[in-house]
Amino acid sequence: MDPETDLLHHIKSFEAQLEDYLPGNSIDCVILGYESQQLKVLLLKWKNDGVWTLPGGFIKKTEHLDDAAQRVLRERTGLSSVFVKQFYTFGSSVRNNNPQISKPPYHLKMMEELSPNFLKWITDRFITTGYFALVDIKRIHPRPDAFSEVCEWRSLDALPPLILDHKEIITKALDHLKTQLNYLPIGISLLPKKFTMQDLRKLYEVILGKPLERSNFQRKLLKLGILIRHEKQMTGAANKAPYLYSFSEKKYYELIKYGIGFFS
Amino acid sequence: MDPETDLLHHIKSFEAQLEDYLPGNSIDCVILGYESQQLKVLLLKWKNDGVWTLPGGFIKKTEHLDDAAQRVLRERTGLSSVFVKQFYTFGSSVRNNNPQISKPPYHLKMMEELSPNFLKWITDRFITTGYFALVDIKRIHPRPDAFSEVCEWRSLDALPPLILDHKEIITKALDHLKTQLNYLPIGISLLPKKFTMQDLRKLYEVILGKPLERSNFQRKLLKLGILIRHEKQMTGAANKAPYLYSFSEKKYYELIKYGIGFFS
DNA sequence: CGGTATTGTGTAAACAAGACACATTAAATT
DNA sequence: AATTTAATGTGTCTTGTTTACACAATACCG
Repeated sequence: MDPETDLLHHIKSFEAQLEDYLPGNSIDCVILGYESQQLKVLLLKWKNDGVWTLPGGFIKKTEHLDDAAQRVLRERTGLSSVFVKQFYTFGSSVRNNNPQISKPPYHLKMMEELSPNFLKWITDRFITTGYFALVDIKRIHPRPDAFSEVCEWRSLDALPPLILDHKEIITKALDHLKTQLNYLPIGISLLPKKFTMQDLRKLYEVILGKPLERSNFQRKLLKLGILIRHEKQMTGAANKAPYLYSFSEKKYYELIKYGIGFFS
Repeated sequence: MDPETDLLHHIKSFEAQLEDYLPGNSIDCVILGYESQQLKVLLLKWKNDGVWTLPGGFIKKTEHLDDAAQRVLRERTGLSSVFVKQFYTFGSSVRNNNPQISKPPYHLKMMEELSPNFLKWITDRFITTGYFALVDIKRIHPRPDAFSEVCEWRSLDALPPLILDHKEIITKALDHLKTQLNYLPIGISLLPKKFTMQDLRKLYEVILGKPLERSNFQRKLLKLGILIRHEKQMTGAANKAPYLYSFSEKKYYELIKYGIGFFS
C-alpha cells in the first residue's frame, strides 16, 4: 500500500472508532533522550506538511490516563517499558493559537472532504495532559507511525517550529526535570546499561548546566552505594581504560523514592 | 425560597447551560488552611446526603483550566485572591469505585426524574484536575453554595468518608505540599499578615512533622531577609511580648522562585 | 620505557546544621 | 522596686558537606 493510501486508511479507521475515545482530552509525550552529551527530544513530522509535533494521542473511554500514555507512546514511536510520568495538564482554551504555524496543516484540509466527523472531533478544544519519558537513545529504535513521515531525535537547543503549544509543553517538561531531579531515575533511564563514571558525570553536567568536579563527584556517587563496578573497557587509547559501571536497580529506586540529594 | 427548592432551581439552571461546559472534565480543589497548630482542609457536605466532597466544578468551553479553578473556588466557597496551583490530573476510568460510600447519593436519585440530561452528563466518566490552595483560615470566610449544606474546615488527621477518589486527591495534594515545600508560599499564604516567630516555627514543625530548634530557626529565617519586624504585641502575659513579623512580599516571592532551602 | 588519561586519596577552607548554654530584655505581678 | 516569666540574642562546639586543588598510583598504547 502506498503511504498516502495507508494514511487515509488509518484516518478512516480511527473515525470509525471515534465512539471509543473521550472527546476533548488528549495525551502528549515529551520523550527525552541523551546522546553525544546532549539532551534530545523525540519529535514526529507529519506527512506532507513538514510540521513537527510531540507524539500524542487520545484516551479510550475505559482506559486509565496513565495506560493511555503508555499506549500512545508505543503506537506512535514503538517504545515500551520505559520510564513514563505525568507532569502537567495544559488547559488553555486557545491552545491552537500559535503564531509560529500560520497555515492550517495539510491534514485538516484533506480531512474536510474525506473525514468530516473526525475533523469536527479533532478541531474542538482539547485539554491535554503531558507525560514525560526518559530513555536511552541507543537502547531503543523509535519508528514513525502512519501519520508521520519522520520520527527523529532533535536537540533541545534548536527546536523546529512546533504545532499548537507543544513548545510550551516541552519547556514545562524541562522545568519538571530540573526541579524533580532528585526524584527521577535520571541515570538509569538515560544511560546505557553500562557506562563510565565520566558518562554519568557529563550527564549531570548537561542537565544542571554547570561543570562538576571530577574527584568529588566520583566519591559522592560511589558512597551512595548504587553503583556496581564491572571490568574495564579497552578503548584502544594510550591510557588506562575507564571502569564500566551499572546501577543496582533495587538500591537505585529505593534511594530515589526519598530523593537522591544532588542539589547543593 | 426554601433550601430544597433553591437546590432544584440551581440544578435546573445548570442543566439549561450544559452546552457551555466541557463534558467529562472537572476541577477539584484541595484547600489547605492552618489554625490552632493544625493543617486543615475545606470540605463541603452535600445537602440531604451528609456525603462529603472536595469543592469541585466544571470547565466552561471558552475558559482556561486555571481560570475555571479560580471560578469554582469562588462559586463554591466564596474564596478569591488566594494562592492556587495545579498539582495533578486524576485519570482513572473507575474513579467512582469507592467502597467507603456504598449507597448512591441522594442527589442522583432525585435527578433521575427531575433532570435526566444533567444526570447522564454527571454520571459519565470524568477526568479531574486537582488544584490546591493555601489560605489563612482566619482571613477568609467560606460559605456553602446551593449544593452544600455545610462548608467546613476538617482536620487532616480525621477525615470523614469522601465521595469518589477524593481521599486519594487529598493525599496527593499533601505529597505535593511536602515535596514542593521550598517552592510554595507556605508562610505568606497560611499565616495571618502579622505573626510571631513562634507561629512561623510551629507552622513548619507541623508540616515537617518534627520539632525545630528555636534559636537556629530564628537565625536562619532572619538571615533570609524576607521578614519585616513590627512593634510588639502586648499579650497580657507576665513576660516580654513577642515581636510581630510580616513578610516582604517582593523578596518572599523572589526567594521562593529559586527555592527557599528548608530541607536538610 | 615514555606519554597519557583514569582513578584513588589527601586535605584545607568555607560553610551549614544541630544542640546547648547563658546572658539580656521587657512585660506583668507582687 | 524586686520577682517571675517567656521572648530574644549571642556564643560556641560538634559534625558533616561542599568546593577546590594537589598529587600519587594505575594501566594502557606504542
